[in-house]
This record gives sequence, structure tokens and C-alpha cells, in this order.
Amino acid sequence: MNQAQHIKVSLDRQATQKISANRLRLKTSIDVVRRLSFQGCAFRGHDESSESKNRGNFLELLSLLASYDEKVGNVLKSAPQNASYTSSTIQKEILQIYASRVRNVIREEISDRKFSIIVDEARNNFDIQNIRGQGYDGASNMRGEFNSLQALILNDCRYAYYVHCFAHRLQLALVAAAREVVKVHQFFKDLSDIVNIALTSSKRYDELQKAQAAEISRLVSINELAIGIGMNQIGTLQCPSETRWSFHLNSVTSLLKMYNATSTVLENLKNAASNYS
DNA sequence: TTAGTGTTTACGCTGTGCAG
DNA sequence: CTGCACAGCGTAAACACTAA
Repeated sequence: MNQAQHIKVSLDRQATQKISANRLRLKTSIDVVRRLSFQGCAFRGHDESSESKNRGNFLELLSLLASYDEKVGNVLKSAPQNASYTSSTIQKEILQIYASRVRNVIREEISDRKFSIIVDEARNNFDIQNIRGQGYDGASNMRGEFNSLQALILNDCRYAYYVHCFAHRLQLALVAAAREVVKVHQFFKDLSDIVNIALTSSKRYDELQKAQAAEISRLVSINELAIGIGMNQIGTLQCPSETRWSFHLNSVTSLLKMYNATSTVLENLKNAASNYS
């Protein structure tokens, strides 16, 4: 009897192929879920039907992978209708497995030590008696709910000190403190005026861009600036924002970078004004 | 034939952005 | 402020397929 043609050998071969095809389908779905969740992207689309032009990130990324890998493309195309491993239920199941692994690692790390929570939503098995701080984001439509939440947690653990939106408070404190120092206050006021004057008129904005382009070519010609793809873009000035302290730094940095160009624009403005008087 | 598992489809809900 | 459109998620019901 020819062993290679035996019915059992043939069936075994088919089963092995089926298993490896299923595994490849599942592996592709797992990779897509991992990538999308790592990037913080939404999975679903508004219209996920086969005629849709945008079937959502999960399905679109899957078909992109399939288009680059013949093996993946083939197993996805030939998937049985009850085991394509691409439905929203499967996506969610894979995600839940990842979530529980992440939770386990965090639990192991914290163990029975004291901890604080900063959350949008949390369900876990930590001992509430070990909480030593709680902080929530301060969206106005959530505050009422969170106030009651922090009160409830305080009931269970009186050491769970509540800090409302710490980053925002730090920002407000910085702005208030800086305002008290006359020199700092004057500096940021002048900065704001300079930026506003140079940016608010589209005519002056064009002048600024032209002056900065000229400045960049000048610096390159005297070897003060390195050249390369994507380098030396013209850029623009940025306003210092009261609500985000980091914008103050951005604003100062942008003015330093465009100092000569900004001076040129302001000089031009001064000359134009003196011609009218 | 049936129970179990997974997919598809349709629809509802929430949040957001935009125009009037 | 209101109404509308849209994105994205959840879910129920119908359907497809498989293993026992």
C-alpha cells in the first residue's frame, strides 16, 4: 500500500494546513490589535460593509497587511465564514487578553505597597485601604460625578487625599506667581505684543516668512546652518498661552529662532509708520 | 439533528463639530 | 442654542458553519 496516498495521511495533512491557516489569521488579527492599541487608534469604522470606502482602522490595516503578504492575503481570502477572526467580538477578546496581562504586571509591581490613582475609569483588585492619593481630570461635565466619587473613596479610606487636576493647578500657580514678578510679567507681555504684531496682519506674516527664508539662506551660505532633508523649515512665531505653560517656552524658542526676521519686520513697520507722520 | 461558536447586519447611544 | 451629520462603540437577532 502506498503510505503517501493513505486516507489518514491525506486527512492529517489537510488538518495541519487548516490549523496553520487559522493560526496565521489569528496572529494577523493579534498584531493589528496590538499595533492599533499601542498607537491609541480607534478600531471600528462607521460603515464596515464590504462596499464601504473606509471600513475602519482594524479592517483597513488588516487588508493593507494582506496586500503586502501573499500568505496572509490567501488565508484571509479563504477563511471560513465562521472563523475569519476579524469580527468586533474577536477584536475585543484579544484586547481584553492584553488588558488583563497589563493589569497583572501592574498588580505584581504594586503588590501591597501604598499607591495613588489617576484615572478616567478603573476596575481592579487593589486594596482600597492602600490608596494614598486620587486625582482626576477636571472636565466640567465630569466634575460632579467625580466629586461624589472622591467622596465615596474618602469614606472607605480617609488617607486617599484628593487632588483635582494637579497639572492644571500647577499651571495656574505658575501663571499667578510669574505675574507677581514685574520683570517676568513685562517680559511675557512684550513677547505677546511682538508675536501679535508680527502675526495678526497677513501682510506682515508674509514679510516675516520672506525675511526668515532670507535669513536661513544667509546662515547656510556662511556655513552657520547645516543643510539636510526636512531641516531649516521656515516655521512661525507662537503665542504664549495662559492655559498651557509649555506654550510660553514654545513662544520664546520660536522668537529666538526667528529673532532677526522678526526684527526686520518690526523695523519695516517702524519706517513705514514714520513715513506717514 | 443539535448545541456551540463565530460572523454579519441593523440599529441605538454618546460625544463632537459645524452651520444657521 | 438648536438641529444635523458623523465617528465609534455596544448589542441583539439572524445567519453560517462545525463537531458530536
